[in-house]
Amino acid sequence: MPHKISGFAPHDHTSCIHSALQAAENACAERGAQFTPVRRRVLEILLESHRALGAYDVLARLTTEGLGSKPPVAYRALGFLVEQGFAHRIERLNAFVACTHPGATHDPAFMICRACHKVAEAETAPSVLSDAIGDSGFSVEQTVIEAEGLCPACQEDHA
Amino acid sequence: MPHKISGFAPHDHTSCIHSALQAAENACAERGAQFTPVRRRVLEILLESHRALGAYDVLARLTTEGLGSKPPVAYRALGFLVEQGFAHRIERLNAFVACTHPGATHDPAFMICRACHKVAEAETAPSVLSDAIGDSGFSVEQTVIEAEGLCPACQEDHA
DNA sequence: ACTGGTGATGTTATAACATAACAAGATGCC
DNA sequence: GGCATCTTGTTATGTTATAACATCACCAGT
Repeated sequence: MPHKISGFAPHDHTSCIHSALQAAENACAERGAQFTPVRRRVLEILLESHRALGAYDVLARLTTEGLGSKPPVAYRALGFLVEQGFAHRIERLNAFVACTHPGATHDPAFMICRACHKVAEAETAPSVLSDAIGDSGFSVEQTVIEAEGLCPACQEDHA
Repeated sequence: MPHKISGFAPHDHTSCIHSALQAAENACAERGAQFTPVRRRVLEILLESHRALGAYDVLARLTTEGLGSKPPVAYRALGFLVEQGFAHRIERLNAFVACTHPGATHDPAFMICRACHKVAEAETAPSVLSDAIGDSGFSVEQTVIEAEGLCPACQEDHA
């Protein structure tokens, strides 16, 4: 079955933002987690583009808006969003991106465009790694799968 | 076809080190690259254990041996080893590990034990990601595939 | 209202990771 | 020698991340 991939393709971004916020709000309500102003705002900031932002980029935004000015404020909000599955950390970039598959099972793979720096998220089959891991006996708990390259639009620009 | 995985399994570590150094030396000779004392020593340090070491861990070792004391010394040597394929960077850990498949085609996957911190390397099929990437049109240039979990030995210790 | 628990935020300070920029030495080639 | 190239040494700084502790807001129990 094909996998849904968002991020590179054109889309109604306003509704993309809105539905992600809504999903986060609902999930917090269900789980008894607090979707506080800082957390909400950080998610909004990540959602503005399909790009990964560093914690200090986020912090700079918060600071101009009077929502916090010290690193832990940003790291705590980002940590919360990642815990709840509303955002993901991109290890390769030491940065964070909003989740585009809220609610979906989470074992995502990321495509990072080295030209425009957009990041798209794809679902992975549960066992993408099983071929590689093979019979080693290693028990996988978390995976990081990140591909760097060129998105379709940037491939055309190169040509 | 099965994939060769080293790192967790018991093995003759002395010869493991020796052959890796030899392979690096040969490769450098072929390519006209210089296998200088610092570079050689850094590779030896990485080879001592199948664990990932931070650049500053490596630097600390170099310093006690009088081979250099400033961060760029370590980063340059590590950068060289990674370029040449003698070592890999583990993004998840911001750390470096010696390559255990010298000479093999390189698109490795890593298994990181969260208990003993050993890191094992597996070859991946060229298209491990193609299922996930699908028809998105993204052209992959480099991949990061890292799994965190428990190695066989640490699973037993838990039980 | 008081108390105490819990979770969130504010703040200080520092740890950990990484590189830009320039100086100096080594090597090899003409 | 003179020059190009590669490596190493060094200073300084930039970037990413967290420990530790203070404070605040909220709510439940008494």
